Amino acid sequence: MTSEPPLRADARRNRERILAAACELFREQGTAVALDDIAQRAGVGAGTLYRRFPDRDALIRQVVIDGFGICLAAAESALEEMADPAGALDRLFRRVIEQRERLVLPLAGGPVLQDPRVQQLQHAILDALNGILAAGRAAGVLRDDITAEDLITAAAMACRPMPHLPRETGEALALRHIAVYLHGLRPEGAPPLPATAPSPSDVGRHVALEQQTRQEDS
Amino acid sequence: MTSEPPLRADARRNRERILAAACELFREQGTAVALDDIAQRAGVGAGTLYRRFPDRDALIRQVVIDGFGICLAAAESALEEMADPAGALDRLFRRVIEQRERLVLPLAGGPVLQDPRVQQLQHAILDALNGILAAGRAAGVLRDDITAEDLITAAAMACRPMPHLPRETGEALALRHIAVYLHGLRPEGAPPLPATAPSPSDVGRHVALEQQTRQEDS
Amino acid sequence: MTSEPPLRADARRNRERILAAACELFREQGTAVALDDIAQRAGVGAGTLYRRFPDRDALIRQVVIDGFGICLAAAESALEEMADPAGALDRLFRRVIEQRERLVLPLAGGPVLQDPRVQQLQHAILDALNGILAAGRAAGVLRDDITAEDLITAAAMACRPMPHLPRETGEALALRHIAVYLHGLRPEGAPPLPATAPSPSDVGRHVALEQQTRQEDS
Amino acid sequence: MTSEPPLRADARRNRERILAAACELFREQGTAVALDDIAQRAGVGAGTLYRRFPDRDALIRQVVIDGFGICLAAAESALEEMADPAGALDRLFRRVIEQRERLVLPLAGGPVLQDPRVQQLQHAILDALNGILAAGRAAGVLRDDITAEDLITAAAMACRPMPHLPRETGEALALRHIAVYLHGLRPEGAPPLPATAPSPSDVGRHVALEQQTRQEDS
DNA sequence: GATGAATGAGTTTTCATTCAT
DNA sequence: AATGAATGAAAACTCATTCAT
Repeated sequence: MTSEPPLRADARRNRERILAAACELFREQGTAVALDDIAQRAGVGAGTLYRRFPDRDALIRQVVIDGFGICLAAAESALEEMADPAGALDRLFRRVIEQRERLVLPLAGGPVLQDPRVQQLQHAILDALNGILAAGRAAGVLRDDITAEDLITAAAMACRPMPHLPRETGEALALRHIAVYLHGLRPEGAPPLPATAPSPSDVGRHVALEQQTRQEDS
Repeated sequence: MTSEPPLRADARRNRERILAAACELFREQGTAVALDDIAQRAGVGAGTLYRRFPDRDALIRQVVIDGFGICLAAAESALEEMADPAGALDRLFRRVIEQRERLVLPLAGGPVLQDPRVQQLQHAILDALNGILAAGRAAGVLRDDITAEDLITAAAMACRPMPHLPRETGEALALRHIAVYLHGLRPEGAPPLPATAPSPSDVGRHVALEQQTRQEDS
Repeated sequence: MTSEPPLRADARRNRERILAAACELFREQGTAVALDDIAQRAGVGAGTLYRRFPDRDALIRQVVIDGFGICLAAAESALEEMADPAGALDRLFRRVIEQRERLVLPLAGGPVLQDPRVQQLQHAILDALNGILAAGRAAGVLRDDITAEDLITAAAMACRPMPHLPRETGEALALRHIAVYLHGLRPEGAPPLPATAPSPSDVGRHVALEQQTRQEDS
Repeated sequence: MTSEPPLRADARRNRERILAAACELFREQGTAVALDDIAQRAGVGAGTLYRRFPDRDALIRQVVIDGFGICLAAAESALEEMADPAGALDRLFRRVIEQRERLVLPLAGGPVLQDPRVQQLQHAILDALNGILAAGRAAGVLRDDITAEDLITAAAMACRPMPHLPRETGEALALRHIAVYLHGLRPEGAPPLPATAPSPSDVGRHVALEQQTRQEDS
């Protein structure tokens, strides 16, 4: 999925372990978590972590990219099943929520945004969402004034970590919230929305990042 | 609103400045932000900050309490207007969202929960929300299977910081999201929710805290 | 001598101690010496050192500036005594060598050069040296083809640390070397120099830095 | 020139590359430079470097020995041409300066001195220099009070790295400095030297090491 | 024999907290 | 009471050295 030179088998395994540990700890404790703790949970030395990811930002960036990849796969998968436009969004959100534990998309500020891979993923996600929205509108099952940015906002909200809740409880709350939200997306009797949709240029490169979940504890 | 001994005028002003600066920075950078930075933004010396708040937890706790106070005021205000059950939730969320910039309710772990003031506020909020829900159900404008915990989840989602978006953009996204969500709360044609409501004991002391917005950046 | 806001008395004292310790250790062990060691020799905590000098370069830069200041004072002092052109250079080198223990002028690369204070000092030194040279030439006691850059080179050579020699031995070697060199500067029977003088633009901002002494041990 | 067991062709090539890279980097950045950087500039893996040189000291020692070898060859070569005592020193310094880029003779502390090869080289160099001095004095072209230690000091000064200057500029400055110095060695009108010559026992095992050039940057 | 990945101790740097001014 | 300087413990980061491939 990356275009880097192939790593030795053990190096690749360590890399994966580091990313998995980082994802967990970022969700549990925020991206300010001690990198040594990540290394320890991954079962590697601190030096190994730094060899793969020269600084905290590089590690965050990769975790974010992986998360965007998961989201894109879910979106494209939903797009392929558009024969059933009414159920497409339901399946999309369900899939994303199912994988929420692998999503750490902190608003990491500038560094993340500079990365062309991130921008490419964001665009691809927006494209897929717009395709889904168009099909839903055409089928008359979606209100017209909802944008891809709204969907991303909803997904971001549903996927943010709730580390102090048991996994099942957090997931139940997210699923229930999204079920209500999706019910609200149906066009019947929809009142006008209270604020104009931010244009893509308003949201610009920002919104996709908002899909991120934010963390931090003390 | 608190019952502390009166402070000298300048001391009070410093205290307010510190809390405002802490709120901003907690939302922008997480509760792990350097306390020196808070002191600097507040325009006071580090020593002054420590005089008012003996440690980080005390500062977080006060910011959280202030946030809960805002939420409770909004909920009680909505409860008083229950003559119009259909509009009560709309007004409630609108008020909370309007004041989202003053809400920093991080899951600060144990310390916050120990504080009787926090628990009292949480209970009061739950009571008000249940009152609103009961009225709405009675008026037939709300689906029956929604709980106070669901509402708290929705509010938490809508109020989390989006520091990389312009203030208006973030607010527009939150308002639009909640508008759809509230529309989805109408009972007509509502499909069953996909997960059973976490019971208060499932959520226990946790959910109220989830009303907090989480933070952290790099 | 600096234009910074006045420091508290204790802070100033610590600052001076840090600079003195840094100078000693830079000369003994090179500018790569552990900053903790500098803090320890200065009798302050590591944090104090970092408060005054945010990174190694800032500390090196200040020590370099102080060294340039010493050199400039010696040069201007010599310039004032130009009534005796024959002895001016002798007194200049003698003064600089006397203070060699306070001179740590490592080639610290870009950072130092960017500093306007450094450049100003370099220019002032060059001006003074050119004045001395002009007077010496006019008096017929100096060969014509020697430049200020040559003098700086000679001073740099004489002042470099020789930490493995007793102080007196190192100073004796430097004094003897410069005495021979100065004898060689007299115009009688001087053979042409074997390489054309680097023009100021060749040497540019570099030569003055060469006045620095280089260090390093293992 | 060494009596080590023969290496495979590629191993020998790697060894040479490592020494050349080490020499360059020691001069540029000091002997504290990261060994990984040396391996990288040599185009070999870290493991290969360690196979050849078990630790940093072993590598430094060999570079130093190679440098002393160059100096000794220059001195013995000058000694052979003593038919022209007046030009002998000129040729000697010119040769050493020509090869200054290959000279890295850091005061590596104890370890170097323990090596019998280093001590042997130092003695041989002193012998040759004393031979040259004796011939020059006998021919009346050299002042009497100059010692071999003085010459070593001069050579050390002229050969120290000036990594921030272009190679030609640094060499020009060194050649010009030594030309003046050598002119200053003529006995005519020489004023007494300002400090007594350090006796060999004062300088002891130290001076020869001072032939080394010192390094370190930030 | 060469490679470069992993390790962990050492160094740098930050920052919560205390305290002299 | 306010300030900001000093401290030192903790976290980030580097790099010499070892070792599996």
